[in-house]
Amino acid sequence: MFSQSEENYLKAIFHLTTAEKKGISTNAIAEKLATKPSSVTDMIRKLSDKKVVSYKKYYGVSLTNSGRKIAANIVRKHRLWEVFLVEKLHFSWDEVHDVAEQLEHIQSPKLIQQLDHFLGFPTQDPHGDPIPDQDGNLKTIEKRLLSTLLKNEAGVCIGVDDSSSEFLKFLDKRGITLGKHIKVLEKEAFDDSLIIEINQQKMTISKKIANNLYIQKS
Amino acid sequence: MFSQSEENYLKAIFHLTTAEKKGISTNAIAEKLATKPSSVTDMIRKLSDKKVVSYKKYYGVSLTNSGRKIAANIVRKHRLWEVFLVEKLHFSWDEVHDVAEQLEHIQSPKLIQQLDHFLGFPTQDPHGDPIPDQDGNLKTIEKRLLSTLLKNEAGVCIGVDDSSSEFLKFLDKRGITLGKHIKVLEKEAFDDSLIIEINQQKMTISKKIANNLYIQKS
DNA sequence: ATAAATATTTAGACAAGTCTAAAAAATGTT
DNA sequence: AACATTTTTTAGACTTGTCTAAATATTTAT
Repeated sequence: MFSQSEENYLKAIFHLTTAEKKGISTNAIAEKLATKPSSVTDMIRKLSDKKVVSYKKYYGVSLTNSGRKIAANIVRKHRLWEVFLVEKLHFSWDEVHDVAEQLEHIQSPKLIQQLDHFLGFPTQDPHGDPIPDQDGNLKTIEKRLLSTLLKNEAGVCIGVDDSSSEFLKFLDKRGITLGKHIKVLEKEAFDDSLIIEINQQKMTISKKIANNLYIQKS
Repeated sequence: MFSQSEENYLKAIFHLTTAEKKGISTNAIAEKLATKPSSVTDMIRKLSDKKVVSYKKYYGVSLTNSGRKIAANIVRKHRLWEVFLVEKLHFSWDEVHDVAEQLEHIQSPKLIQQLDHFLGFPTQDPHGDPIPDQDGNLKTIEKRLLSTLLKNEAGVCIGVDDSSSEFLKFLDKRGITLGKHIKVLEKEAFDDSLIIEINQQKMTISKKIANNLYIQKS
């Protein structure tokens, strides 16, 4: 059994892990969790003793197989709860994160199994992120940042990179939500802004926004 | 804001408080929470500093108004989650307690408000216990222990006193659930057992069982 | 009313998780 | 290669919530 704190560390390492990087740095984890590097060192040593991360001094951390499974399960719970909050309790997608952050630590395999069933076995959370299955497997969807599309290419909005409340509220205000069809009408070389068509109307999108929206090309 | 541990103490005192008794003893709280009396003393002092309990050395504890409100809200959350687990996720009434014990600590007023709405503003949990309203008010229902009914009196099963998993499973096995109509056919003076009619059939019920079942007389 | 039993509190210790400040190792720069 | 900078670790301290053992207060029984 893992404490909430241990679970948070595992989840942070999981999220910081990408195909390329081999070891996650102490500093990166500290920043993600808003703690100090020295605290990270302590916790990492503990998790290493429990065989859920592998760790060599000064070399960074990575999850072991069992650690990855545990972390994926926490992410699974987080995302299922987000779906519940949005679909059943009518939260908006920018309100769910903090509550899901608490709910993900509830320990009850049956609860998650039944919740999954109750929600109709969803495969994505309200931000378009994939929900790991019971064995911790994540199926990644073919997705590209809006900023990588060329002129006249189009697709469907399937996710966000930054899921901060501010960004999500901004998107809501503009009428940009998951599932919306988007076409790139113009790319402005000067400031990398885009003119897109969405909801049958033209809209100008800054570079920053385009860098945070995922599109599934059609 | 109160820690989970603080919340558990407040809830324990709330449950131990009855109309008669004025102060709850250190030992009673320790037993309820499966801790040691010395730990209780420490925590009580802390809660007293926070003005949620009033406390005089060697005299026992009682909740202040604000403490009572906080405790009632925790009970409210606990019972709403129990309803959710049974009605939406098909848990049986003996499985909900441990999970609700965790869920009751989730902090989000909106979550509880929406959950309440989603469940249709229930007034009782799956064991027949009343759900406090948002202001912490409990409306008590006119209820009597089955063991206090006389021969030929009848009513509806509306709750249990002991909600341990064993007892609830026992009741399930006998087909005794909330809402069932029960009539006392015979009272055995010898061992205080009862012969009742339920589900159109006769059944013998021991004193112990009759002391743990609440009936609303009809 | 005094002794025995019980209940409560105090004192001191410990584990988990965090922090600050300082030391050590690795990396970058000239 | 030598120095400066950054990253990471160590050492020691603090908080929360718990415990054991001992001291003190209260209650019960004779």
